[in-house]
Amino acid sequence: MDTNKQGKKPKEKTFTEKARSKQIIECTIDVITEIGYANTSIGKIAQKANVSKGVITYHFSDKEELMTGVVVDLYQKAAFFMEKHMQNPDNAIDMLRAYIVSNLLFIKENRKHVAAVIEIVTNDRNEQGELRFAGQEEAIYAPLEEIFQYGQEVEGTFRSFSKRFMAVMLRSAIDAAGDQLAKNDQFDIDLYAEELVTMYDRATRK
Amino acid sequence: MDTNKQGKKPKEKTFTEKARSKQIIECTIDVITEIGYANTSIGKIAQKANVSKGVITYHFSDKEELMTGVVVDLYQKAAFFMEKHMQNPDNAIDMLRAYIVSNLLFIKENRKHVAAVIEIVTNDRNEQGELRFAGQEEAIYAPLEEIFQYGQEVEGTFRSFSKRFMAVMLRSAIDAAGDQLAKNDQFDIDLYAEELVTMYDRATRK
Amino acid sequence: MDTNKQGKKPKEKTFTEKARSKQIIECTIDVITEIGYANTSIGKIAQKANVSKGVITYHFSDKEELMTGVVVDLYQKAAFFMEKHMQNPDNAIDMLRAYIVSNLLFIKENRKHVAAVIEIVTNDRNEQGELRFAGQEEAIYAPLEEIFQYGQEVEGTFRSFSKRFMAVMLRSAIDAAGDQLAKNDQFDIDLYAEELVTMYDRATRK
Amino acid sequence: MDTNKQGKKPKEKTFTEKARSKQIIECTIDVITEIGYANTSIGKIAQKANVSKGVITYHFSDKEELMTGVVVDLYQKAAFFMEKHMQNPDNAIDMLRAYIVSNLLFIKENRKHVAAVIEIVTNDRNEQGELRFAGQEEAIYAPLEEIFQYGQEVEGTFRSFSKRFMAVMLRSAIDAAGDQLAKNDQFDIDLYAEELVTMYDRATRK
DNA sequence: TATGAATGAGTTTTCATTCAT
DNA sequence: AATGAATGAAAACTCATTCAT
Repeated sequence: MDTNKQGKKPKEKTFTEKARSKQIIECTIDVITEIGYANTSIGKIAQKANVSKGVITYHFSDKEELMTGVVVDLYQKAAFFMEKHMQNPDNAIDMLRAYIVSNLLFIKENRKHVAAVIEIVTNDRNEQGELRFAGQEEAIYAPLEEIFQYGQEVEGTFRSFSKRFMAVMLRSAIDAAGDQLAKNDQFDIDLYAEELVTMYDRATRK
Repeated sequence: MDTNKQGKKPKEKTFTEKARSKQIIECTIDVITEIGYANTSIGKIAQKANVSKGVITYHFSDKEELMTGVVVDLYQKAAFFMEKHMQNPDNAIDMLRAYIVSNLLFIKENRKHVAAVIEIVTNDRNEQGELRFAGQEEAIYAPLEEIFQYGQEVEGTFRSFSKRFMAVMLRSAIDAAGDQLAKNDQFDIDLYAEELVTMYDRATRK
Repeated sequence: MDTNKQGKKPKEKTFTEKARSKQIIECTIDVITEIGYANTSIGKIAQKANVSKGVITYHFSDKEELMTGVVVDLYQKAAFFMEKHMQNPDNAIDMLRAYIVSNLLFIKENRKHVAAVIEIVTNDRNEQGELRFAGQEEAIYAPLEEIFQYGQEVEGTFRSFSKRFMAVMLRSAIDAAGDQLAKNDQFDIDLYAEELVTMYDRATRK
Repeated sequence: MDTNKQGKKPKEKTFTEKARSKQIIECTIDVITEIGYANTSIGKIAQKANVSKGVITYHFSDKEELMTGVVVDLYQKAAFFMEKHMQNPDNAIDMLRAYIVSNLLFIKENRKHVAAVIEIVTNDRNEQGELRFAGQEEAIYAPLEEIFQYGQEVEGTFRSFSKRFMAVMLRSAIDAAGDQLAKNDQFDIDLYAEELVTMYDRATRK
């Protein structure tokens, strides 16, 4: 049997159930982006979805499970996106460009969902007060560090710098685009991508 | 006088009151950094401070006022810090370095307070669901944009790039240091500062 | 749907919900008449009804809405009563008698509810401190003034006097019966009605 | 030693104390008439008086004592008023007129204080929920009943009617003037007095 | 599969009162 | 005589969760 955590077995969902779940997730995203994680309640989500509160706890046994649902849903979108935009550049410089461009494109296409997930990931905590989605750093920074490693040690096209720090900086610049987009719909993320590519090219190249 | 809720002018605080206020603000910072903004309640702060809930509302008529207190307190620390570390480099490259280094030093010295303020600023909303501390962007990006402007148009030592985008990227990299520090006390922010300086030197120089 | 607080349109109530609402209203009346409006709290009402506080806010989103419920309920009883006791005397003197007698009968039959509504109407205020049910004067005095007008100007059976003042006096005498009844269950309201009829006959007749 | 109730000895007040007390009572009257008894708190009174809450509890050991103060103060004003307007008509008809006219004049001259006292008297309750100023009925109705008695049984100028009922009606009509005045400053209480005199003349005369 | 109903814990806030100075 | 400080109880309201239907 597949359980995920603490004995909480995810219900095997039927087709209709999946549709409902998707709808609830959409409404959750709307509510979170509109009023923020701290003000989001199951009642307000139910209201937005025009269903009773019970429906939500029927489909997601927990508030926790619902929030996880929103996050996982974005992961799945990301996986799908990656598959579609798959390309394997043969050099570190192009890898880095591809990484930046595809990340910003994904954010652009999923801005609301991304914003909601950021709210959840930075706010949702367990009873001990620990961030429920903490400890994903390695998974986030690893791909970047690999590119840097390749450029520095295999190809020799990158200068010497701290791979982790560079990854932190780049990641923060990418995430900043999401913030800017959330605040200002006119933010020109394509132009931002171009500048970011140029900048990191200069910053990393030997 | 007993209250200050008429037109919201901040009450003239006595000496003892200031001490208590400070203490409450300290505890608020502790609680927020420990369990996050969304889980922070006046009750928990009172508990941490070992006083009754009433004490808090006696000194801060509102939760809103308390949160504002935490934010304003950091602003004051920042102003004081700036005065102390004041230096006026005569060229853009050194200005940029000074900006980065002093900012990271301030974050290093006030890591908890900074973390708490970020929690507040990104979460505290009014009844309409709008972020209460939104719309400070201009004030944040202006000093950086001025440095870039000087380097590009007066000195000619900086290449051509979008001043706003560059400011957004740099600011996000600086703030990322706070996040990293919050998660991991071992994070070597001095080294990070060095890398950041090098990187932005390369990224901006003609 | 889960709430009704958007624009304050009263929610469509189901059968069971109506029953609960009625029960809560009954208890509210009891509590108000027992300890007065100023001491009445949702907690005490819940206690009297032997339900949890939450039940009350589930059925009435607001204390305001609950109080309005109590008032509206009496209006409805009054409308029903009027329909049942409908009679259209063809002369002013009999109209006046009918008005007095039926009003006192209604008060007699609904003494507690009437007492509670008086408490609410004279005490329930909005955030600005204004009586929430103020400004109904015209609706209250109009029917009486019409009778006086008819007797004075159409029939000529009434002497000349200020219609408004006479209406104020008579209305106050009628409401006084409710007060007396609230204080003293032995108060003989039927006899009071007779005296009132006699008195106003003498006071108004040419 | 003179105690008033439940062992609560009224402090012997010095001259300055009396002045402060008066001032606090004035402010209490203002607050009550502005926002109603149920919303009146010591804090709000202190605010209005521009003193700290402590001052109030220093001069009045209790909220109860403060409210009593407001009521007693009006009684004293009334006693003083009566002394000044003393007249002893020798017949029931003139006594009744004098009663009505002087009562309405007193209300006119002390409208705010009267309104506040009505709020207190109809709302202030003890811990058992009983009106603290209840049971004054006899004192209120007695003088009127005496006049009626005199007119009916000594002089024979009044017809036969229930003395108590007539007193209730008249008293309610007089108090109604206070209500009207509270709601509408333009209310012509002198004219009202005239009508009331005429009316009760007709209603009572043989 | 959905919902209405109910619960009880927890939130912010207000308040009368007490007390040291 | 006055005040600032503190307290703790009680208020209204919100909410995640449970459950019978």
